[in-house]
Amino acid sequence: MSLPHALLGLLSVHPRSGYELTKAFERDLGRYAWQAGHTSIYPELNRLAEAGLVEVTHEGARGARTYAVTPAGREELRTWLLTPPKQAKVRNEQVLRMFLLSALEPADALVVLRRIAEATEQGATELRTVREEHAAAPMTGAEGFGQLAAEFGLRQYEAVRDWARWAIERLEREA
Amino acid sequence: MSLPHALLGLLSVHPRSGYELTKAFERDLGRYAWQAGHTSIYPELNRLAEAGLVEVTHEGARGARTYAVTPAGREELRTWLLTPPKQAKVRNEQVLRMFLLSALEPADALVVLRRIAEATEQGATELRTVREEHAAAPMTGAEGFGQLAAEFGLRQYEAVRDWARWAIERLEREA
DNA sequence: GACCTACCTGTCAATAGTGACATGTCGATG
DNA sequence: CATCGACATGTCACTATTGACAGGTAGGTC
Repeated sequence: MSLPHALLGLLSVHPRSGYELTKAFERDLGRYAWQAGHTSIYPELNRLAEAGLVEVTHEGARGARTYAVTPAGREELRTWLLTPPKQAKVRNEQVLRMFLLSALEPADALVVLRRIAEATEQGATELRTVREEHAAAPMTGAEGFGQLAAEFGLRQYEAVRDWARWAIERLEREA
Repeated sequence: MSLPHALLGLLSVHPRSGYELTKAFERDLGRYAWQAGHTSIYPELNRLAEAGLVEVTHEGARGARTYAVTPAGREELRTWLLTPPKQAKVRNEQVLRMFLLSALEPADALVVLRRIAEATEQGATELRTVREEHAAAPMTGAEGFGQLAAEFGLRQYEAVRDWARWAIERLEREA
């Protein structure tokens, strides 16, 4: 079960409401690491609160509840991160598509590969901007989160882009 | 729904039984792209057969049934691969763990990062061996599958390894 | 003051996926 | 010929996740 730990991680960076957590999944986490909609986040927050791993620290306008991690929650997150999983869960549709590419005619495969190369190049460009904004902050703590993530995403994009270019070149040479 | 397409892709490389498909998920696909156990593969094969996208071409010993893709199945796979998804499904526990790393004390984060660097280095070494075996084959068709996948996996491992090393260095410099 | 947009939380039915359990077969080894 | 490990397919209960539906609020603009 990764969702509760994802929530603990986000909340341990800084307290937030369920709504803000949902936004965080849409913008950052959900694009590379783990997807979750508000329909799983809200019930999970209630479960975590019941288990004493998070607590409501503030009630704001429009029924908004701000959650923060408790010491018990922080300990749970630490234990989880330090315990290496035997076989981590993987489910990435984009990568699956790349794996299946060789089932296509070379001409079709080239179309898809060019699209991938372009999309990842664009993603990398965007993340380079994000990275500049976080460049000076320390690695752990509130700011480091964005920095580690941006750097990871950037390298990820570049690796896929380079792979796509390599595959395009090889395919073209064969034709 | 990605599982049916993953099955169509594997079967379009060459016909196989459900058991062999299960092994393929364990060895290759499930490690980077998409996990599935035999408990979801067998029912899905029956659904695909009923829909006319695959068919049983051979019945072997121990009740083994060899499945092959039909023309309709091949067309379905092609359409799916050529249609870019608005937002692809992502769910990668390993990446999630990396994102949450900054919630740890620097000392703890270093432990995890060193473990990641080591594991990815080892994975890369293994895949370099695999790559050599497929080096001469053409890109599309039965052999290209392994080649594209091995190259992708290798670059993936190297990117994560380099990221981990970068993070370790920065963390150590701060300490 | 009407209206609109973003904010904010939820339920519920349906679907997807996992783990435990069940069952039987073929081939090799001692 | 007994036994064992890999081969081979399946069900079922449980859990996780998604999508459709639901309902209400604060702040800003016209």
